[in-house]
Amino acid sequence: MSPAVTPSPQPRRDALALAAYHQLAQHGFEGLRTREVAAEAGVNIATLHYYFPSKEELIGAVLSHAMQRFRSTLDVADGSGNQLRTHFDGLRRLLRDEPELFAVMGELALRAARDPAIHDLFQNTMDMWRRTIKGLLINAAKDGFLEAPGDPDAQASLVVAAVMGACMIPVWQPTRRSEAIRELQRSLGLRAS
Amino acid sequence: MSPAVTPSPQPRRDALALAAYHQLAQHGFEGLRTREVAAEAGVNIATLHYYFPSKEELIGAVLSHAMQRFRSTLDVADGSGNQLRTHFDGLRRLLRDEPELFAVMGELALRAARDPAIHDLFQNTMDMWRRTIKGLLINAAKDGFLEAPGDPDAQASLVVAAVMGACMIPVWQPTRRSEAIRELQRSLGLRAS
DNA sequence: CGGAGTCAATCAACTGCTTGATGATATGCT
DNA sequence: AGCATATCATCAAGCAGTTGATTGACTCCG
Repeated sequence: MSPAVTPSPQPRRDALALAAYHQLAQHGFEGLRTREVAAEAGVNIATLHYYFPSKEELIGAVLSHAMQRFRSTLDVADGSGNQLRTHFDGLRRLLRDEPELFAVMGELALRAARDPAIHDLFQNTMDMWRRTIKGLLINAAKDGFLEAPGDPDAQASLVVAAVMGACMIPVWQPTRRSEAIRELQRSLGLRAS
Repeated sequence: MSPAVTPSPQPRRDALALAAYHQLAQHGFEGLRTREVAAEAGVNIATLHYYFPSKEELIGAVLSHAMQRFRSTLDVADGSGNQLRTHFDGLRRLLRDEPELFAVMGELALRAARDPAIHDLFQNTMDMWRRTIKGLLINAAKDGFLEAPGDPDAQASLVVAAVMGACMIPVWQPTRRSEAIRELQRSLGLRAS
């Protein structure tokens, strides 16, 4: 019998990527140090370079991890009920349980301006997300969950912009952040469940 | 006769701050080097430290410059007509003419998570902006520029979140960015002029 | 044996900042 | 005015600490 669904053939490698993920969330790219990553993973700096030949490759692993984390969490749309509301609830839960993810996404988003690889991957994820929301909006309209359906493309773009602005900027007072997202839902005419 | 309205008693100091501003927009905090700043300003590295004892103080000057730039541009609300629409037009112009400003604001916003001084200054600017928008919303409602006035506090929070998400994240396709802001105006029920 | 994994030690380049010197400009004294 | 002294502004050179990456050796295991 296989040991697990995801065998994770290289636990050390994963531990290093996860440590880098934490360090990036805590200190940003500005303060990301390979030594610190190695230390958090409890290994020598040379061991880090054994698994990741360069810092860039380590960052690549963090990028994959973050994007996959974001996608997987938002993909779970159970086919019944008010999916759009479920999606918003999922976002709220993610913001509450994994604030690190948004910190990392913010760092990656900014770095995308200087790193074509990050730019493309990030843009793809964003576009996938936007199209998901568009689909949810269309479904919600069809199922009568929206008071006054509008242009789903434009609405989806607004949702992405607002959620990013609300979740990736760490300067909000918590009250205002919730207020913004609640108002976003209200502006879509989204009924309560 | 005085030489000018703003004598700018230390042009060298200002040139250094401006160079740092450009460098920050281009390379982010991650790639901000005092030597590069000095080089762009055309002076020796020691001269930079003559005006700014530490890198932190240089960053402080950039912070002031950016915040003042943002505030001054958005403060000009001529008393007549649809002020809220004028405000949005001003934002669009700012995004077109000074994309650097939003890059710098993004960097500062992220760093605010680790720097209490930046956090407070940024939060103040954000809150001032939010209150400005709230006022414009109230005025617009009073003057009949809104189709269906809502809670100005919540709406202002949404506007701030959406504009930040649309302007500070450099991964948008230009089309989508415009679409998001247009939809934001539409969702407020803002009439054309 | 021989490869995989790990580490202590180290390297070369970089980075924020300092030092000491130099010319220019201002100020005070006679 | 003439001269000395002090302050300002600037630079070439360099220091100490950091940082990503490398090297060579050691251990474990099939």
